[in-house]
Amino acid sequence: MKPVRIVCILGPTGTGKTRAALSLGQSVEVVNFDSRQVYADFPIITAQPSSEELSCAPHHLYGFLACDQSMNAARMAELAADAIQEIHARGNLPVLVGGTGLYLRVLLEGIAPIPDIPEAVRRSVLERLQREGPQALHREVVRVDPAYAAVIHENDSQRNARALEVWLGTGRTLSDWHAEARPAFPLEAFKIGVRVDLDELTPRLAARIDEMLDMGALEEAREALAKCPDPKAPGWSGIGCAELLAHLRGEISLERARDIWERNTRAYAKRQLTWCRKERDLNGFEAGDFMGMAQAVGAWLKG
RNA sequence: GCCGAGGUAGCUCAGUUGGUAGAGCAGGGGACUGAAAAUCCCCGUGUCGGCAGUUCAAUUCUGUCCCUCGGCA
Repeated sequence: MKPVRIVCILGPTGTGKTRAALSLGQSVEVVNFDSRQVYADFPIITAQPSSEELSCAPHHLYGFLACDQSMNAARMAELAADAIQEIHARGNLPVLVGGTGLYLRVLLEGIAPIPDIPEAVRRSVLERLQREGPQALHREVVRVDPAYAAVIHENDSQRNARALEVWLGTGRTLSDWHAEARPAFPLEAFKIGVRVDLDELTPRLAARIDEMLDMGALEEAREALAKCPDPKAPGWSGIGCAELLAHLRGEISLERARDIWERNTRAYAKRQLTWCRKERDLNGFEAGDFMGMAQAVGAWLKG
């Protein structure tokens, strides 16, 4: 099977990735690989494409998930793979846009076909985590899967819980499963990395938060709260959502919420930059160099 | 003006019964395979408000001055 060609645009939040995708040409269809822009209730706060941008080209996997539903890397990769095949069948160019490095990696390199873990197993592991702490789970992981235990820290509650629930739920270790990772179908990707200096990006991120508030971010959160009052729901854990929720519940002032939102956004952009530095085969472009990106993609498609 | 409470890391504050100090947050670096906008790891010298006194030794005790915040005038 001939590999399907796709373009991926990754980079930190607030660097014009959506606009870059649209500048690549008319036969482009945009596919989201951002873990937060999937939520239907937060189009403003998660910076989903504007209606103007949406009218420029077909967009996929934006704003389709309810606040109380969770997404994960494997599921997102599956959905993206389906979208890519449809777009390819139409003769258009799939352009993947997003900021969640893990989701892109899983799409391109595949993920192990681990079955769903029974709810009872999940719950009991989480209860143990709360009762005994991540270190207790880690000791167990050291016993059953020393190879994986060696690469995660004993304080890492999420990864220790995951390793243990997979072992208890499937009878196989996570290392064992990971060896089976493979992509859904052959892909050939041209990866565009948007380059920015964090110090230059910081004031732009702050300004963007003010824009979001002007566009009605607070009202958006208020409406979401009416639909989904559970503060622990997956959708509320996004940056901006969590801070506005705290304000709406009377825990902090709006000014304070804005401050924390700004800091968290910056810290997130920093983590994204760390991820991008490690990404292989990345073609770096300055933010806003749409012409350079379009030319490079054109040359790649011909070659 | 008087009476209290304070002035310690970029911020909020611990602390030292006298031996020059440490948390959280921020900041920097990193990890990352089914929660990833998540989760986690590493990195802490700062006239301990100024000056003087006591002392082998003061950020710590004493005096004084400056500043901030309350209350009373």
